[in-house]
Amino acid sequence: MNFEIHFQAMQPPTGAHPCERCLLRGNPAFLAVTAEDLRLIESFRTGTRTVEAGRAVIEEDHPSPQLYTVYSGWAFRYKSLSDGRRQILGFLLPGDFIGLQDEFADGHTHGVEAVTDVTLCSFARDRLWPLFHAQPKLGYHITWLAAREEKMVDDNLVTAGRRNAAERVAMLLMHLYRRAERVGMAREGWVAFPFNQQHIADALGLSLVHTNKTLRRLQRLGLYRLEGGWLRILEPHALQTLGDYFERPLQPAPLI
Amino acid sequence: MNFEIHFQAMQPPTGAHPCERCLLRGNPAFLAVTAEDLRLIESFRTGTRTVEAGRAVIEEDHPSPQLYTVYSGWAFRYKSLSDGRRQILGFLLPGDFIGLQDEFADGHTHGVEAVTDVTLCSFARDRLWPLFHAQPKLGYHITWLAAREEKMVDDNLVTAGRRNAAERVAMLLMHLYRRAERVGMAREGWVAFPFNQQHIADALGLSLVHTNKTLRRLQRLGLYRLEGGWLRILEPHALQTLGDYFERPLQPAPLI
DNA sequence: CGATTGATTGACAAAGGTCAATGTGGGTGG
DNA sequence: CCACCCACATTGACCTTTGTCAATCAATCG
Repeated sequence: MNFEIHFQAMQPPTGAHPCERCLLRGNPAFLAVTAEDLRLIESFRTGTRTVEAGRAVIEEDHPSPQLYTVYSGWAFRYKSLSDGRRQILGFLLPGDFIGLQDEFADGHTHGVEAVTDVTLCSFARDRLWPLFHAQPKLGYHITWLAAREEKMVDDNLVTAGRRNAAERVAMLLMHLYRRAERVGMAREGWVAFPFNQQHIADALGLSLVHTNKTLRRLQRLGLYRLEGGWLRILEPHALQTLGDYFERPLQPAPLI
Repeated sequence: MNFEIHFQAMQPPTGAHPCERCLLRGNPAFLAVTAEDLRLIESFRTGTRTVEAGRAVIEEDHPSPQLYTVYSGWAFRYKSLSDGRRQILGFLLPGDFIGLQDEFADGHTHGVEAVTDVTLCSFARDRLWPLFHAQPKLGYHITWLAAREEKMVDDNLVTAGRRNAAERVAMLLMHLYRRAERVGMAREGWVAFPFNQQHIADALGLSLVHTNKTLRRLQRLGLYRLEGGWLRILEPHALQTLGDYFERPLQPAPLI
């Protein structure tokens, strides 16, 4: 398969750019904002940052002085136990807002690590309250994002607590495909899938080996294909039913 | 047709009280508010509601037109799979705010069920945005509560995904004790513990039988006592270490 | 070409789930 | 007051799923 043309077309501009030329905002997955709100968001923003694949966006034991919005790339939130066991709490892709929890909780919260190279828009933590004050609608939007994220963690908790291995894998494949598709990362039924099996195992609460065996089984059943880092769902209905996981079409999300 | 909902809606508000005489607000676990904010909260509030132990506060398949703050009693949030498997997402006690997710997410979110008799202060969903607009500080506080709740779900996800049975039980006992203690529900080292083993199993992602065996084991080890619906932690250090779960002293929370 | 990273597999062990029986204490109708 | 019921807790026997260990394979990279 040759997806290079598409892939290039999806490349974000690296480095700083003004919010008025934000490439995400044209995306129908996000709410439109007024020019005034956009100016306010830009004044709240302190810059951009790039993190290489595999590096930490936020260290787990080191709360971040910044909040971020993912502008391009995939990342994940995680927590570790002291003996090294790691649980991925959720995946982050363009439009996701990172770091709210640190603003409020005192102790440790979670780490964030880049899966691919990631571009972020950064915001100063101590300007969050002034932002709420200056424009309550943006505060409302941030609450929206927090509630949506909690809903995703709720779903992941049901997965880890109650689904068996095959159901977990089915659910995750559908979930990741849907989210990528939503922000326009799908090309002719394929989405870039940069995760390795360790990521999947850590997200699902399974061991690496069992994750591998379960993935192979579903693949042999012809439910999906995964080639060269691209994922295609062959039997969405079967995967949804197996995972007992049905997403409604999602409303446009705020983008900060 | 659901008779219950109508019946509940017709209940006279039990224990109605003005916010100025709120018994929770004296509690050091909660932030002090100005008289003006208090008036605003009261104008946002639409009444109170009582739910009997074991009844639904919010039906899982029936999004609520109300938001609530728990005023007294214990409840829990949960989600079910279509074959009946149930996962408890978290426990709710006085001061916890319920229903934010429904405001934003379209589809299903979660159900809420009372463990003990529960008293709630109710708020109209459609007045949430006006509240943000009228007093951004209260909006900021609501975001605080949302972020705190997400942090708790994150912890539960680590538990379900990565801790073994004994670690899960140890963690949950410490967690519930701490939270109850924090809002002043402890009496000489004991807290009321109204949960049965099915609740614990559903919260931890374990089977009922295995939960029982694990509880008995930790009890025989002398780590805790549970008598007549009251819990006492005998070896907090051992339970914390076993569960790899260390809470910092918590800051005062906003109370809406 | 060796080295490294990630995927794959089989053999085996362990944790946890399922089934079924029993215990226990508090209500409740008679 | 007593026999019965019911919800919940407890236990043993057994089974299934998942985890662990270790070897092999495949692709990529200096």
